Amino acid sequence: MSAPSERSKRRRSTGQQPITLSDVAARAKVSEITVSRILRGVGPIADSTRERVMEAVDAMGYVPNRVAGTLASSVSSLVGVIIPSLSNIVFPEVLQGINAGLEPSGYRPVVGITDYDATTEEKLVASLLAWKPAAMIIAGFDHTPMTRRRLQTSGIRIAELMDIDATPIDLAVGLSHRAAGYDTGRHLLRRGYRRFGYVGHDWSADRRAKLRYDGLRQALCDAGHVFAGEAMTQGPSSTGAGRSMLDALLRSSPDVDVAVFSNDDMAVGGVFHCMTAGITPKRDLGLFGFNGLDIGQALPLRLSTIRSNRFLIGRMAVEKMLQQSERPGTPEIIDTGYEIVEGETA
Amino acid sequence: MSAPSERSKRRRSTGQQPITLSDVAARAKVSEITVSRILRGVGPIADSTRERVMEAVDAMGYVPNRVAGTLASSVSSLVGVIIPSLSNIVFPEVLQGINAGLEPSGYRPVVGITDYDATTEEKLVASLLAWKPAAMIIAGFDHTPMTRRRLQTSGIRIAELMDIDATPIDLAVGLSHRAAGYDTGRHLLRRGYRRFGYVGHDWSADRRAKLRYDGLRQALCDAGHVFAGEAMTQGPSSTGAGRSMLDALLRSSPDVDVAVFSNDDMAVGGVFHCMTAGITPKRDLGLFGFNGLDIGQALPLRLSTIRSNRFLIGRMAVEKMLQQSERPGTPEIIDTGYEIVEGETA
DNA sequence: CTGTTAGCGCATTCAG
DNA sequence: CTGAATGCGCTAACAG
Repeated sequence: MSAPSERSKRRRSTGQQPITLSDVAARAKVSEITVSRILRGVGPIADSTRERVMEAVDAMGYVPNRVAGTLASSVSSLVGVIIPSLSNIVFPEVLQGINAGLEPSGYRPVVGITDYDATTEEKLVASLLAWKPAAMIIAGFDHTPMTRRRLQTSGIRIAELMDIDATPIDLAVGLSHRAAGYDTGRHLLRRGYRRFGYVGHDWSADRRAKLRYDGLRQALCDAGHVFAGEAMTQGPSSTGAGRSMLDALLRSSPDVDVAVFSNDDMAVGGVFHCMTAGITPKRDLGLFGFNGLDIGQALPLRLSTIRSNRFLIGRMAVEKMLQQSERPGTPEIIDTGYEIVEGETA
Repeated sequence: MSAPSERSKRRRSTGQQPITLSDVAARAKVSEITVSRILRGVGPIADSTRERVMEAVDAMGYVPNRVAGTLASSVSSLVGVIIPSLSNIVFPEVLQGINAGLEPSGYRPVVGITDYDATTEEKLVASLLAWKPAAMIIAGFDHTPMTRRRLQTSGIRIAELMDIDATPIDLAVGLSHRAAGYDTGRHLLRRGYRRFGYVGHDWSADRRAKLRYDGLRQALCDAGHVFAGEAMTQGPSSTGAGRSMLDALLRSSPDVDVAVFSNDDMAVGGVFHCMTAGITPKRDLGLFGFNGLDIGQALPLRLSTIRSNRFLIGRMAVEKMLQQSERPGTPEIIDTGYEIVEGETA
């Protein structure tokens, strides 16, 4: 056994500490930088020394300290991810896409949840930027001026997800919710529906639902129609709210022939209401959602809806940023599109 | 404007760089360590200098570099989190609990997804430990020997979640799935069911489902019964699989009076099958799940199931570890329990 | 192909 | 109450 390096000796005196580059280098009788190079796979290395070093690494169970590495090289393999919630299945799905995109390159997501609160988001942005991430991914465009400034001046790549109905700081990946709403209207008009009811949830925290509503109303307007009725719940979207709000809608406006829901969660609730109220979807009342969630397609009657590609949104954002670590001159927008899912409820 | 420090001058020569402690100190005409102390809220500080420094901090928009801070103090505010999947809503819920527990203390989760693969888990553990997290949270007990060794020797606190049917490295938080299965059996026997069918999914990746099955079988056995039929899908659990597998079960064993599902996803599928097949739950056939998911309780008929407290599991694990940063002498186990949800399907 | 030198930005001593 | 010196563990830059 070779003598430990000066550094190692110092540390060893105070009990068992994690192995460092220095320890490995001492054991393999090379310099620290050589071990570092071998582990990072850079520069020309003699096979014999590589073998010797790898042996030492394995024997000692050395795990490089990325904190030190990041500080020294100012190249981080963390990516900040900020989403409003984990309750809404949509965001875990985006996170899956992000994870899938990051995985192969060894980047790790550091996650923050805003609870749909811009002030929380502001703090999170600062807190995550403090880790000097390689990039930042954030859902939505509703930032405080301070948040926007910090993201702007951080210099790293910034992806704003879900939405492309606004100008991003750097990169936007998502779909046009306004267009999706408009196409919902066109589609349902084509199918012969005329008396539209809307079942929604609180917009203040969900700008995208509002955009879809606006698009839908525009489509109706362009065809010379208006909403025949609306029912909005106060809180966030949920299956339970969908049930009760469809009930409320049908009481106040019994003559609607189609109910458009703010999303699939709400729409699934609507389907459940029909089941208990003896209403046959499509024949008696059209039901239309948004998102294309699995649960909607697993219903006894497949939900008619629009598929937003959440996984793809996450993965695309990551791939785009990994592929070019510098911000382009002008903000870029990637449209991941959407598809109408015919289903059996409209 | 005061003269920049030596360090700042050096950096400034190569274009716009992020603000450092040095810059703030120079502007406030104090030493770096004073700024550091003020920002961390340690030591006695004169009000006048604090004001002066905070002014500089705000004016320059200084954000401390946690990478450097962590290296210098070897006190990290990252927590590694390893879960098998994000598709199964159960894990985002655990993650919510983890996040809720971490939030107030400013710790941030760094997330890894194993896809139920022990080798992936092994790599993730090494990769996350490289960030010198303050603690590590990992779902389940099925680790490779190497993974276990790394977690063991890392010295940081380790929480193994979901399950308490095994001895943890340090801390286990969850429920006894075996007991939950057993109680499911007792409960249904008490309600008069005798001819039990089981509808399950692939166990190889879900040891806990197997444990519940074993517990259930034990309860039947203790009462002198056996399963009247079983139907297992090859892949993971899903609503779709629940539908088709209940169908399969009823074809092969038409005389079962209750179907126990491996979890709520499967059970909801079972309820959907009943709806299309003209079977009235409870009257014609009992249906019982596991997890107590929202979707089950939002069905036209509330699903009979067992509530596992996923959010609580995540939060408890975090709180326990934050409260004591040293590992206790002997592994500790926290039972977050479960409750039978009577529901309307059994 | 390998080593030396000099930091990365901050926090921990230890002095005043 | 404040500061100077030193090093956390690693890597960039420049020798040889």
